[in-house]
Parts: sequence; structure tokens; C-alpha cells
Amino acid sequence: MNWTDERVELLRKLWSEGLSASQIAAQLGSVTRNAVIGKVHRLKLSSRGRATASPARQKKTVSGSTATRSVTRTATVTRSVTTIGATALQAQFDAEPVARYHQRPVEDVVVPISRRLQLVQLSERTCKWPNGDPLTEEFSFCGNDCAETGPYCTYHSRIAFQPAAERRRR
DNA sequence: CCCTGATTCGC
DNA sequence: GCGAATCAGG
Repeated sequence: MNWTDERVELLRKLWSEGLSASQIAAQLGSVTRNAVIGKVHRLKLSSRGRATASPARQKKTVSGSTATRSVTRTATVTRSVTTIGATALQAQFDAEPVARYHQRPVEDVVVPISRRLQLVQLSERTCKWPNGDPLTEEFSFCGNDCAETGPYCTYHSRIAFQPAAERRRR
């Protein structure tokens, strides 16, 4: 797939909305997050608030060729970005009351704080327990670590896979 | 380890 | 121009 005007436009939109490169790549399809990042740079629309922006680089010595050039090019990199105070990322509406399952505490369960991941952020090791209504913006997945042995974290596994005996007692 | 963006450089 | 590989950081 190539970068059609349409795809570039979508890229611009999503990037400005604060989505991560991997999320954008997932929506565009047929491209990796690296491709997205590379394109973003070429379009000169990098710095978006301040994601992982870190001090300048200057590494990568893969090619062992004509080195020795004491470049020492430092300074003059304009590292200012006008301290955006509230411009930063998006809403980030918080205040999630965590799992509120009126369920009688199954022993000493530790209620996990959901990472509130979006569908595209799930991997094989993230808990896939859903939080909220799938039709609302707040919908998310637990996202805490889940051994590759199951789809949920330790806590949600106990809820999902309650022993038959215990379930009957309730 | 998972994920993020940043940079380099062969193609 | 493209994007995998690699880096640096959370």
C-alpha cells in the first residue's frame, strides 16, 4: 500500500488527535508503526505536545566506514517548544471507580487498577476483561498483565473462572 | 517485557 | 520517499 492523499490525510488527522503511531498504523492498515513515524517526520509534523520526545540523538554507527570526523555538532537545535501548558494530550478523563463488582470478595483478591486500554492496544499479554459499555467512549479493557496462559489478569480470572463448588455456594 | 517516539540509512 | 532496524526512554 502506498501513501495516497487519502491515507496521508487520515494520518494527519489521527496524529493531531493524539493517537500513537501504532494505533494509527492499526487503523490505516498495511503499514507498521515505523512507517507511520517515518511518514510523520517526512511530513514535518513531529512534535505533538511532548510524547517521548527526548534529547537529540547522534548514534547509529552501523556503517563502519569513513568515520573519524569529530563532528561534535551540538547546539543550535532549537529545543524549545513554547511550554504548552494545557495543550498537551487529550482529555484523559479519569476518575474510573475501578472494578466495582458487588461480588463478595473472593478471599484476598487484589482489585487491579485498569490500564483502560483500547482494543487496538491489546496484545497477547494484556487482560482482555472489558470495562464499561462498548458503545461509549469510556469503554476500555483491563489491560493488566495476563500470563500467556489465559485471557485475563489474575483478578479477572478469578471472577471469570470461579470454581464450581464456590459458585454453587454463592 | 510491554509500549512510545526519534533517528539513521540502505533501498 | 519509504520503512526496518535501532536507539532511548516510560
